[in-house]
Amino acid sequence: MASRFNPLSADARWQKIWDERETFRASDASAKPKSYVLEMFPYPSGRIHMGHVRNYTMGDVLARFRRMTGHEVLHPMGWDAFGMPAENAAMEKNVHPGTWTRANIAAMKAQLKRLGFALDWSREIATCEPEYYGQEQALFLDLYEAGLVYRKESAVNWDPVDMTVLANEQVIDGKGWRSGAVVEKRKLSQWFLKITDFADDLLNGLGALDQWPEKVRLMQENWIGKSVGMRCTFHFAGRPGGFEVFTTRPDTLYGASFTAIAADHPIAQELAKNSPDLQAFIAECQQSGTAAADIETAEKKGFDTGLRVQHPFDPNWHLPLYVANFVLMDYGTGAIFGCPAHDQRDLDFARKYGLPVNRVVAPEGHENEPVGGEAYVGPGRLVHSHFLNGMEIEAAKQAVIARAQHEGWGKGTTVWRLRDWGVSRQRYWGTPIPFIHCDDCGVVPVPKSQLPVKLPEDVSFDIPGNPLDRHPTWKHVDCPKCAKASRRETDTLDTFVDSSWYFIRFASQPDDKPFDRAVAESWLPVGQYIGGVEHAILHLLYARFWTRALKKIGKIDVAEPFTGLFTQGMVTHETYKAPDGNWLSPQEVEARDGQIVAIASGEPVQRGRVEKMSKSKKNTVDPGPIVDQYGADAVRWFMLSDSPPERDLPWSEAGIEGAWRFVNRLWRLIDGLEDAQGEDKDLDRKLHKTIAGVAEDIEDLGFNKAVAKLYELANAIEKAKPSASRATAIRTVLRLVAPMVPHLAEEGWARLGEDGLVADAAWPDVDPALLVDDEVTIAVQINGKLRDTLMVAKGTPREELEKLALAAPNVLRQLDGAAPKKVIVVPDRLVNLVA
RNA sequence: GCGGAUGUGGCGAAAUCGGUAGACGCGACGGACUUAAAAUCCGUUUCCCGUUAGGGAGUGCGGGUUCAAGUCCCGCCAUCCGCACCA
Repeated sequence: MASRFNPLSADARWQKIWDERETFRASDASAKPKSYVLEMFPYPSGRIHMGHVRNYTMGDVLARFRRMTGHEVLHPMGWDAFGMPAENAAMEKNVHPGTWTRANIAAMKAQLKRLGFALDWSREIATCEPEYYGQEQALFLDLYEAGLVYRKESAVNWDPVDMTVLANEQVIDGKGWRSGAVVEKRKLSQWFLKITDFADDLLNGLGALDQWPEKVRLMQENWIGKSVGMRCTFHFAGRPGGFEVFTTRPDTLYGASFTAIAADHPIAQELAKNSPDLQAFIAECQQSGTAAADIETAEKKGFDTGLRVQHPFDPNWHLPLYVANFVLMDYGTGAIFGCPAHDQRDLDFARKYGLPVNRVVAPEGHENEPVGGEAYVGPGRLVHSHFLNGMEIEAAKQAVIARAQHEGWGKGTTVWRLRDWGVSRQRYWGTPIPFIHCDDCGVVPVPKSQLPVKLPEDVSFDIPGNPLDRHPTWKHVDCPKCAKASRRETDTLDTFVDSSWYFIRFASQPDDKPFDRAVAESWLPVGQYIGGVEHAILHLLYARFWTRALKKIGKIDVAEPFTGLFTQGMVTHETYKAPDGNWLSPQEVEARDGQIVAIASGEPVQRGRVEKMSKSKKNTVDPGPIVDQYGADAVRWFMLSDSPPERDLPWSEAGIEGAWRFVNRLWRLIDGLEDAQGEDKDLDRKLHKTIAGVAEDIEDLGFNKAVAKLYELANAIEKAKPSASRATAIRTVLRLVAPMVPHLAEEGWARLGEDGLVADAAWPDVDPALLVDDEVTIAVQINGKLRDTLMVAKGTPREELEKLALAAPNVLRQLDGAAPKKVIVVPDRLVNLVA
């Protein structure tokens, strides 16, 4: 009597057994080769979304596969639990951020468990718990002792109505997102991590990350932004003083025709005191937005200060000094020299203000060719440049730097776009920064014996500002050094700090220290890290920095945290827009007479693009009800099917239906298994090719290809007549699909009377002899066009193939008696006749 | 503007080394089973001509190399992503 696969009961049954047996608990002491598979841990927003499901399913397949191939697998899960949404919820719903966060964690954990992920829950971490952030405070103090943490004045976005500091993302068009008040810049003393100490190493390290997407490496490279060049001083003509300039093209110094400083350069500020015109110009510069579109169209504008500066090579050669809108104070020195012939911006500027354009670099034979509308940035030799004439660009750069250093007016230097990492946040829901401010002793670290510095629970969010700052008792403490009444630091750490080392804590989490070095090193680096590309820069760069910082202070010897990185695509869904401009969910529309209409009103609606699921577009699909309807396996299967994992996956009702159908087909195969006699060589080959192919695809994270191969195998088994081969194939298929549809696999494993759990079973062995066919199809082409095919034994000699090809019926007709001019034979592949 | 990725049927996609383009899935169409429907099963499905046999075209566009190009080279176009006046 045929049985049906009931995912509701099967899912629960096997999840319970995995839990009870601690099947996926990773053992530090294991002698097996270790494999660390990690997906980016979620922010506990309250609900799992499809993106999570896809992300964690991919990691899960890999983790389960690695277990089957003999690895001790660490596959942990936790919560990036600090952050602003909890404070927003606190304000809106009058609930404590901790209560809100912990409730969300409980709900999301249940949802993840419902999907049957092979996670080691014994290592679960929530960054908002003192067990975690207390250890983070200890590490922060270690970095402080090592000189990698410092304080400095820095500007923040201040919302004068909400009396709070805003993150850049919370400033919209210069106004606070909540209050709508115009945001002010305020200077606050803040904590910084010296990531720039590692700029060179972070850049160089990218070269070794060959299992990272090229795209991410490039993004990090650009972010770090290394520029090698020269710093040099320009002196004013006819008055004392001057300023420093940074350039990557010291070779073009003889082509200089002006100098320029940023609007907020101290010299500009000074000059503006006596010049209302300059004041107005500076105001104009500051007003023009740095928004993406503006810059594209922004005109180069300058204000001639009237001051003249001496050219470093010739004190009698004077250049004008402008304040210019395209010079940035926070890059280099905030001042440039302009060489219009070889820099497009300088050229635009020079044309506008009638400044000379002097070519100093030229390819062979173009020495006196004037520069037109486009600056020349190509290779060549120096011209019109005195002692530099005839040199290649690189040599000329070195020559200028050497002379500048010799004469004392400049030196070779490297400038980075990367800034030190400001980690202070004037917020409650984050890791308290473990310092105390004493009037006499200054900034004093909290002694490690007093860690963790716990967040006070009794806080309110009904008035604006930082609750830590206005808490009646929390910040009042005695100085650990002199015992005088002092104040606690009330800033908390950027949540990116929390996620910069969590993968180490997963590997080792003793009570008395952040991690045990030997244990952590036995797991690290993470072999495969999977997550969204939105973390390509900050999170990944910060984690790479922390790993280096911890290495520098001798806490761990790991070069890079993540050997392999995979950035998966998003889950997308159709969108629909009503005539009134409102979005409609795909459930609210239907097709009627070849038109898409709103079900409620009958009005025609417009089909929008297939886009990332978002509440605003009303195209989200909640995984919860889908899992309840189809079971975890169908959802997992669908997440892996069709689209390559790095690309977007369009969600569809039909897609999940298809996955569900396949789960049932598999079950029918298992359920209907009859032991029979006899060999089916073709099926044996298909099976072993699939074993090898699926393993390869999973290793490459090519899940869609693995899925396709499993479909092919299932089709072949269904078509095959009963035989011993067929029975073996069905038993083997269970292990092949186990990483993807583990509940069904366990159910089938038990049904077929196999021992233990399929989760503990080994990946099937491949018989290499069965990977090669003994018959092959030969394509017969005439002039490269397919005309016929031949079935021949593998290894049929060339002459034989040629003879067979020439005798093929379609070839005879096409050639019509003529002999081919040339015959190309590729054994076991094709014969091409050139007529 | 700079950098990167992508472009193949109605749709998601395969083709790993230059060698039969479209595997696999979805959808659609036809059929079986059924009083009927669902489920399931069988078949067809790149386009055009043709009842079949077969023929022609075809991997964003235009050139090229080659016996042979989705794949290599040159030049374009479009879409998406990232960065953005970085001296």
